[in-house]
Amino acid sequence: MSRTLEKPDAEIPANDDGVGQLSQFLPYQLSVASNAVSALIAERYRNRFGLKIPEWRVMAVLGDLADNGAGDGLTQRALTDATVMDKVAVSRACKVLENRGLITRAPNASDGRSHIMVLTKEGRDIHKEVLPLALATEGEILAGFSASEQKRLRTMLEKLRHKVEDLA
Amino acid sequence: MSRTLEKPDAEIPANDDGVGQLSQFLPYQLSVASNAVSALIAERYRNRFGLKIPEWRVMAVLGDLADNGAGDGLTQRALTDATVMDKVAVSRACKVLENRGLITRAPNASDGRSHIMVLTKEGRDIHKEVLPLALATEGEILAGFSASEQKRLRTMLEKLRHKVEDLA
DNA sequence: AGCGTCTAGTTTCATTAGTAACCAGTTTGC
DNA sequence: GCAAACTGGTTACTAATGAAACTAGACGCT
Repeated sequence: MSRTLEKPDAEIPANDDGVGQLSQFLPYQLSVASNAVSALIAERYRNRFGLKIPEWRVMAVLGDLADNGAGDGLTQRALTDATVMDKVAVSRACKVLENRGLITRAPNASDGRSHIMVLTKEGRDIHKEVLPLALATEGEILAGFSASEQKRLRTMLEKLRHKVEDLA
Repeated sequence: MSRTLEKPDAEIPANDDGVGQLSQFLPYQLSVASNAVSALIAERYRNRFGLKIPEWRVMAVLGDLADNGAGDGLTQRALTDATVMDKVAVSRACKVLENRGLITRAPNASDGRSHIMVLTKEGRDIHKEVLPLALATEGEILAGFSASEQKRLRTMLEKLRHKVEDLA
């Protein structure tokens, strides 16, 4: 009954050495790496702040905006672009954040359909806490990589993404 | 409050489509790239073979095994390791594949609880068709990368994955 | 003005993924 | 030999994702 949270310490699977085709298949490698990273990060956000990734993304964009003094807030439409999530995900994330009092919806003078999402004081405070955690985690993850490798990795991922979007 | 400028906004990132530093956050970049690739590939498998990614992964592992004459088949347990999916996903994928006649379950002499999954003739035939499609797609995706860049990318993803697994 | 089209956002519904409970067979220790 | 603990696999339940229908406001056209 009281089985603890620790995973059954599975043996390292044989394919870890890159034996087999699948383990050298890029989409697979990408997916596995991405899932692992997402799981780690999702767990940390959830434990410490009760935030899920979509919510964190919205806050990250709005918080960054505030930090840069670059404006007041964004519509959900703008957030879907900035976060690469679909509008339903953004809608849900905003609803949660609003209920928690981390953002408010100000009326949009220039378009009656939409509202402007703005971080509240509390939202900005939380953001100030989450951001360092996020960056620290990123740092841990990238610990073994030199600055130039990191740069290369980011560049490659960007390139990949655009390439694929062209193909689709 | 239009602009509470505290910093010279010389370095507002103005990324491709996002505002701010989220787009330079590695977990985000990884997730976006991975999602894009998965979506493309999932669509192709589905259109041409009616296979979903979990099913394809199982077939890929079994097909590779057959190609290498490295044995007859694997238990679901072994497949969960080889595919990095959980056992429920493997169970479901195997059920579908069995219903489609692409694999059979042979009894496992050495353990009465499990069976050995083996590709049928038809399964091997399909595999022979899917594999080239998979590799071709991978090729398209990686078109802009030199061989050494590709290698580096793969190595980095592997390294990332292991790093994260250590942290978790 | 009025009508058709388009877009922002929400809600509803179908899939999918993941967790927890469970069954059957195996291993361990007494 | 047999009970307890464990493992492979399935089933049942629940949360997360995505597509499609829908509402309300905006835009364009005559």
